[in-house]
Amino acid sequence: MKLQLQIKMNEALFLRDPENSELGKNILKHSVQLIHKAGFEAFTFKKLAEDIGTTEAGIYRYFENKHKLLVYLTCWYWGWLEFQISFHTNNIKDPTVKLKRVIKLLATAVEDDEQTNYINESLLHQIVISEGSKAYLTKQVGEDNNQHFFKPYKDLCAVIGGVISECNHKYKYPKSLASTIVEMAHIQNFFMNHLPSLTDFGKNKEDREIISFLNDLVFSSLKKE
Amino acid sequence: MKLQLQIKMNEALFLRDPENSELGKNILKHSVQLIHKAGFEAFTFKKLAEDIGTTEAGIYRYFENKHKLLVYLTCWYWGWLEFQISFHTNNIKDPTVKLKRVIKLLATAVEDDEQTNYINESLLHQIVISEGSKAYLTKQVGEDNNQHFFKPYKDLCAVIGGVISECNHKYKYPKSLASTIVEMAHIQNFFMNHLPSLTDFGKNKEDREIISFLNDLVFSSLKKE
DNA sequence: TATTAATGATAGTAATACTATTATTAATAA
DNA sequence: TTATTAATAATAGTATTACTATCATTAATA
Repeated sequence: MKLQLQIKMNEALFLRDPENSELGKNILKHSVQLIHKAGFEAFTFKKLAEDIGTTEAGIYRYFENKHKLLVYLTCWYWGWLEFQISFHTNNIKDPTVKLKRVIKLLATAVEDDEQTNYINESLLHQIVISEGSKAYLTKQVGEDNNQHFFKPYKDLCAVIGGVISECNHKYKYPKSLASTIVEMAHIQNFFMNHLPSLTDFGKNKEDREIISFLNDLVFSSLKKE
Repeated sequence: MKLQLQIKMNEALFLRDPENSELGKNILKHSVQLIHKAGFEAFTFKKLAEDIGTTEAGIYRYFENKHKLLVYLTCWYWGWLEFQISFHTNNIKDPTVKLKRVIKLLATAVEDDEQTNYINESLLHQIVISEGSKAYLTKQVGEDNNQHFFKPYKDLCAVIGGVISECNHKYKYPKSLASTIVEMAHIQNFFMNHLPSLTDFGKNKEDREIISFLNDLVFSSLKKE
């Protein structure tokens, strides 16, 4: 039996559900490839259409504009990651062990998950590192937030914040620490690869070192005296 | 006597030095206002030219494109901030006191500094929060970095990393902790104002709380056992 | 067989991101 | 003083981007 993981997406993000048609799945698949290759600024619906072998208008029937497509992809990623986390931390009682596992999942390069053949999770992970924050660093952040575009990200942070509180009920900043871990797992990765002097990992460029840093950061804060 | 603070800028960032002419200073002044108002995506040289009362071609004589202008402004900001830090921590011996002061300067809303009349530091600070990371989150990071476009940012982080090491010589991640503080001072501010559920500061929206969080984070990590 | 839904093909528009040319003005040097 | 240069203004033009609209074709379904 082949399980197919379906992530329920916010319907305001698309005009036509891309997961319900071949063209839609192709849009997702090729947009991940093209954004990864060209970067979000140089990415256009025209190039995407050429890649797929359809027309620009064809893409516009699915997504209003490239911003919504980016938000869609990041949402998909955060939803997928929350599932990964709940799956891999299932049955772990000790919140400390759990939190360590979460940090590892956040900061480790993702392998392509064969379960969803139309999205390459490894490429998407790299896109979220380089382009993910552009989904909310806009003037429309308020409106987008009103439409719940960032719910998957918030949900993930809320879960992590919960584990943090379990580790230390008296810790005062569980939510901020959660978003700090998530953001820093990505930013330190980006810096390590592109601006290494901003990190202590420039020599080896190992995810493992980012994990150590984050563990140190988090568990120093949560240590009870 | 009126002191004029001049920040030495990387000459590869501009075609003609904007600080050497009225038009150039107007470009800086109005671009800060316009980017703040419209956001970087909607900001164009045409609108900027209209704002100033010059032509598009006039702007292009100073800056190759809006990306370089953004990099210019962020560099200016980091240079200015490094000066603020060196000024306000001058003569402080105790590295712990120094680091606290640095965190405060990073996370506190900036007042417009009358010394430079053509750049509104308060607006620029907000631009750096919302748009600053777009200066390096691009496909051209590598080339831009080769041209030393991020030197002011790196210099600032190096200074902070130095203070961190002074606090605890055995701490293993001074550079990453430094970039974490700088990034988080901004990101937590953005989240507090636009996606408050990602922080613990949503109720009061006070810079003071971000400072407390960062102090807790940093000094837990640097505590020697 | 008729109807509808999705796609393909083509065209068109307004705005963006530039480049080029020529005229005008202001500053400076011969 | 005039001649020269440098900066700016005015105008035009191009390729690309970010869309919208229309109509024909095909596939699925009633």
